[in-house]
Amino acid sequence: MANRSDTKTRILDAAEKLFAERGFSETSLRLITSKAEVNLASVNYHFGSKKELIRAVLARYLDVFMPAASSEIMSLQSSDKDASLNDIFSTLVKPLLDLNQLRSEGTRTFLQLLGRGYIESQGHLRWFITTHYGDHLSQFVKAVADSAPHIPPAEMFWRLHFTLGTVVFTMASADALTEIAAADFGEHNDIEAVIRKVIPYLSAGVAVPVTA
Amino acid sequence: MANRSDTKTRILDAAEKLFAERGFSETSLRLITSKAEVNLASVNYHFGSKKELIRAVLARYLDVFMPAASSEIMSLQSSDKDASLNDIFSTLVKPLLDLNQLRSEGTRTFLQLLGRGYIESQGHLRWFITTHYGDHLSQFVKAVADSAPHIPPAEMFWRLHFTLGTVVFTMASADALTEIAAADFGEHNDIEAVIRKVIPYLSAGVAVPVTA
DNA sequence: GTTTAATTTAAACGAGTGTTTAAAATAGAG
DNA sequence: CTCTATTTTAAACACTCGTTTAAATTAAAC
Repeated sequence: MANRSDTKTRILDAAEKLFAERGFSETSLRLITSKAEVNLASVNYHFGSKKELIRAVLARYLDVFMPAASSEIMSLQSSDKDASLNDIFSTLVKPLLDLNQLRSEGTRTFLQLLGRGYIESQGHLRWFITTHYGDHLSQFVKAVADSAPHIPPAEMFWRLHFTLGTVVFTMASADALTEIAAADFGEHNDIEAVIRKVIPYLSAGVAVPVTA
Repeated sequence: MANRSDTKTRILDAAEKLFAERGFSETSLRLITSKAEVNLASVNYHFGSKKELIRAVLARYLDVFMPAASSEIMSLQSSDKDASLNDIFSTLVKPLLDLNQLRSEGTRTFLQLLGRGYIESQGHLRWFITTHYGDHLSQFVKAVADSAPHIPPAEMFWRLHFTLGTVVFTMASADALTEIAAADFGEHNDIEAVIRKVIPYLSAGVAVPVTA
């Protein structure tokens, strides 16, 4: 087959879909390259290793999402000095949904990849994310902490991870859940509706007073 | 080496520890049998396959935990007709901590296994749990719904899955999180501390009024 | 058109996986 | 003890995995 400068893109597109669906270690390079219709060795040629491919898949989303989220939070903070937790979380909705314009099912794919990364990786992904996007993360953490000043930092650490778990798990099983909700309750939710359902849940949990 | 009728137990003990720490597919039978100091083939002899070993590991906990949890919930409902959500969730603490008497680190191991099971499995574990322990599960769901009557069923469906996500994700990464918490905040949490931290978070999220 | 660099390709490598086999060892019953 | 059933064992099987190699092909430079 002829030289295709889009080989890298074809690999990334196939990989992110499979990684999100099945997890990183459950997805073989052979499956990725067959879906992408490229040669097996081209992964190592273009990315060096599977680990670096995983990082590249995540970086393609994070490089778009993180600056967008930062910008939204900064503009919220400059317009409203006392934004509520609900407001903070809601600022992430637009950057998240904009990922659907980047690629089909971009929002769900991104959130699933994030979850897989946190659960599966033995550290290399966590290291990659915190060293490359640590400033954006701490900006967000600070915004949340400032709008819930009654929660001590250590408690906030746990609650933000509870929140991450809620979001990640919900998005990973969003397909099945929306299907069941439609069948059992006649509700027809898209991904935005699910996000808007989860925000009050998260805000309430993060802000609930610490019991002595 | 002589016939040891405890070969099955040695395999289960080694397997549950490794499964909880590293996940199911990341744990090879060779690693399990070397830790258990038994022959590789004895896993297939006693359990048939790796899948059935995974189910056996989980069943050993669920057979103890599920009836105990049911019993606690029933006694709470008979003593307090208007139990709060916090009460319902707190009911599970004793059955969970009692697993530490069953085996060392039993509580942590069980919750991590549950989390791994829900995240990793492609369905066979979910099927196993719901068909074998479905009655206990729906009893728990009903107790939660009764103590938050202002939440419509469809909304409760979503919030219980948010809750499941929180618990599952937190427990799957509990080791990493407690490590980070110790390094960053000097907090030294055991699994009971994490459980007691998450309950108020869950109760607040499940019960928060639905916004129009 | 010739030469050089970049890319694609088929094939193989070495290590690791769950599972099966058949013989050896042990345990229990008569 | 003898015989049978259970259990353990070492070895091999039939894969799959990520990675590497070297040749073939295509693209770019001059």
